[in-house]
Amino acid sequence: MQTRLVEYFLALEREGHFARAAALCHVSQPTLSAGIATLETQLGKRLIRRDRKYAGLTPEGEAILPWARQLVAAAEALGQAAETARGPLRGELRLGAIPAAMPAIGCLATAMLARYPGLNISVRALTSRQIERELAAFELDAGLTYLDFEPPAHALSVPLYVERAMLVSAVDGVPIPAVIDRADLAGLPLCLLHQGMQNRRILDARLAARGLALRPLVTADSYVALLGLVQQGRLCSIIPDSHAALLDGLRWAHTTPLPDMGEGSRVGVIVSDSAPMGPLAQAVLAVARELRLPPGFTTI
Amino acid sequence: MQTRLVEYFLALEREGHFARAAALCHVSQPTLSAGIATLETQLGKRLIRRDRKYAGLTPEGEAILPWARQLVAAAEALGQAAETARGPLRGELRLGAIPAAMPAIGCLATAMLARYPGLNISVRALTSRQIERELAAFELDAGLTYLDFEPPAHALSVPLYVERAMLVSAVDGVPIPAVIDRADLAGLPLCLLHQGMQNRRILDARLAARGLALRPLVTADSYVALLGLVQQGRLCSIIPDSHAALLDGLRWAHTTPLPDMGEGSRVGVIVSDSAPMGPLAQAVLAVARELRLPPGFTTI
DNA sequence: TTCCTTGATAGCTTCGCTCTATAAAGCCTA
DNA sequence: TAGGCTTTATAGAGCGAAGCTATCAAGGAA
Repeated sequence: MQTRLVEYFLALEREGHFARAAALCHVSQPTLSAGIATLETQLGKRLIRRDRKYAGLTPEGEAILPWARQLVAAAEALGQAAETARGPLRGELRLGAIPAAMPAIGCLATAMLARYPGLNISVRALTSRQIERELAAFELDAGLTYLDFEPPAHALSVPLYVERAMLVSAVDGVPIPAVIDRADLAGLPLCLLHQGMQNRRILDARLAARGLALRPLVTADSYVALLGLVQQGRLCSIIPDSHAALLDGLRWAHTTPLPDMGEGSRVGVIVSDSAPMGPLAQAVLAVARELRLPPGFTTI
Repeated sequence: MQTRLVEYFLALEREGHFARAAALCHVSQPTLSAGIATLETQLGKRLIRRDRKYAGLTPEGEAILPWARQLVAAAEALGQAAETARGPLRGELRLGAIPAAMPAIGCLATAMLARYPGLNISVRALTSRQIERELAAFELDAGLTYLDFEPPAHALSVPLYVERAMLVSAVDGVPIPAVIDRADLAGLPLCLLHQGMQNRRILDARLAARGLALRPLVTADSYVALLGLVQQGRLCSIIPDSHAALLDGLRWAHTTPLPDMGEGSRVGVIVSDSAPMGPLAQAVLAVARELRLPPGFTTI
């Protein structure tokens, strides 16, 4: 069983295209084509449906997909372990984070770099579902996401901080009372994340539990967009306090804690809980456990 | 990363001997020697300590051992999955069982064979520790062991039956009252398993919880030896009811339930809980869940 | 039709795994 | 201490597999 051939298979499954998959593997297109054919011969099954072009996996191909991923992940981990056995951690650490946790990724990445200078880090913004899926598919080494809402199975986690919602407005924009009650909240002109996004779902759920429903005038898919809207002065928004911390010292922005919203959502690092644990995952957990977040984050 | 070379490495680690490891892999000794050298070059580390003969692994070798195991296990599972994708299960199912559970292994193995005719089954008697270790090292596909005493981590289990202790004696040997109380028990001439063995530890623990300590006149390391002793008529013994069921219909043997000993010990099938689960492990769990044990076993 | 995209085929080269044969280095025994 | 046995490494040949370039075949779009 050649690891190389399985890598071809996985690349092809990801790309859905022979030539692009070949480029991804740094081989020529005929090489990858032949490699897939060899793999199919060795396993005795057709793995790819093709009628003059790539047309998805066969049922057999789908069936072996998880094991193929595990195989190349194990091979990579073996190489990592050998490198790590003596000397510093090297290679690329692939981090995924939900948008709401992006401000914290700086601390985590910096701490990792400080401790393991040989490391390269790649950060991607993903939904919590994507993080879960990619961790399971070994396409991510660690994730930064909510620990309590729809927690992924087969994962180890280290909590980092509790996220609370903050009301943010422009200083010369919508007037905000110093202390907000729930009635105020319903009357404010709001811009929020789209309804499908997890952070919004959590916010809605918490408010619904208190009999409140928000009617935002604008919805967007990024906090930057929300802040841009708030800066115009006509709207205010609700963002995680981790983001609010980024605004600290800004002249135009003004943040106010929301009225009691319960305990907040725990955010933390998760890694795939497969025995044995890869050196990268171990390192991330170790660093996360000792991480000191800057003020503005509510630690646990 | 060639799976083959890693297999050489694992074989060498198991055998502690180049030539024997080579034979195990069905290659010549120089081939294995060169393979190890290649692997060491590729990983950039010495893995084997050698001073004119095999002298154990280097620290780096120890470090990568778990990942090496995972790699070959994943490769094997990939092949299995491909074979299984269509058509019946083939290959060897490696089962480990504690001695006390041996009578039940017949039902399990038979049921597996009936459902998957292409299967070969290999059964080995192991201690519960060994089962745990070999499951983790992917040298066993499933185990039959106690579920509640020192339960292994990272395992999925299906309970099969509850084991209770039975007093066994020869019909014309030591006279046994129809109903036994604890005082009777202490006065009987007993032969039991050695103190180190888990079944004996469990028995001792249960009795100690009731303020009782047994002083066997003879100890042995197998139930067959105990039964041989009992047959002589001078001693009686305490064995699991699963073994007692084997004696059913025997003329010379007489079994009596022990006085209340609590709930008994759950015995069941365990497999390694690594995602994704191999086809063999899935099959064993599925069969175990539907298994109907013969009378004599106390099902749950 | 003509061109472009997409994957398969052909022919060749190169690399590396495998073998047999043999050497080298300890260890045991006489 | 010499001889023989055990254990691992080395040498050289053979062969298969994986790589490349160049080209072809089959659809789809203009």
